Amino acid sequence: MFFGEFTHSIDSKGRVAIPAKFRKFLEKGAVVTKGLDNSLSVYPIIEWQTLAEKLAKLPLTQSSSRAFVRMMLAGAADVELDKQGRIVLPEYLRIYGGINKKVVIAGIYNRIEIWDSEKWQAFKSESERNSGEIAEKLKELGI
Amino acid sequence: MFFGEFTHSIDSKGRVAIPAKFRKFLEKGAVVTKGLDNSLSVYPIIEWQTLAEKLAKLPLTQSSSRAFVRMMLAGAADVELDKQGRIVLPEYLRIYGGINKKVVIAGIYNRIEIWDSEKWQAFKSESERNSGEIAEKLKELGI
DNA sequence: TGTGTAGTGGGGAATTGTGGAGAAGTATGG
DNA sequence: CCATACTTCTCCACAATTCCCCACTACACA
Repeated sequence: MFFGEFTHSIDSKGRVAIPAKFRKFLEKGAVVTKGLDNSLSVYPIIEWQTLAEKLAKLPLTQSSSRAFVRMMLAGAADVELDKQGRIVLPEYLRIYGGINKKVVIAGIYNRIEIWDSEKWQAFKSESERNSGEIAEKLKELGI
Repeated sequence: MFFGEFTHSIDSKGRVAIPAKFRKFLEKGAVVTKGLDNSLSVYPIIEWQTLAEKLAKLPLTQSSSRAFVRMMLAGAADVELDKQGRIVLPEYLRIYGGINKKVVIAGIYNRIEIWDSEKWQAFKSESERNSGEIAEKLKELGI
């Protein structure tokens, strides 16, 4: 499964190198879509399928979940690794993520998140300031 | 089972030698991640898996647990012992831990903690000063 | 004093990340 | 239906980092 944090850069064609450790899980195909907090999420095709099924089952009566499903499904694009292990991020996703030159690629268990580097740093320092809360969580989980 | 306290040094490539006593538990693989008080935690891969599963089950909808999961999982790096029994600490973890040249490696039951040597000393004398208080807490816990 | 183990350091090879040039494919306008 | 411009894909090449191996020193134990 995915974990770790990597800083890579996007070239003029919108390509990002996927960390070598992650590649073998994406070889069969992958899907990029809009994630939470203005991040982009990359799922291996298998994970994506089960996720899409779950999304399809959400009650469409609630407008909030309707919006969420739309965001995830309509925002999705399937991507392939090129010979150097890179994927191309479609322009509309780069805009959504506010992505400039530097990006952070983070492994989050069953998905990969792609963040604009500055946004990531901001998010991180924000949550490290709340480390008291975090200690509570650790206790709850018995870690 | 890990216990004891060791002082080692990090070389220019970010490598630290794991105390020989601890190595056999980490041979199958290990994961380093961010711990509390700016320490780093090393878990044997087996321990880590159960931990990661717990994390993966936390609700994504709550922003506080989202941040927590991101910090734990994205902060993690899987490491392997080289032939000399060392692991490489990724740069972002060295920064998080404020790690310079000297580190203290402490065994804490099911995990190993890595501290910057100075921070460790500071933390230790701090808690020794509060040892009375701590003893009180221990009594509450029935120890 | 020899032998083994543990910790430290460094050199060279292989892998990874990055950029760019050319070919193939797609769209647009006449 | 063709020609042109534009985008996308594939391939090649360089630079930097990481990994793997070997060597040295220090200490412990016979």
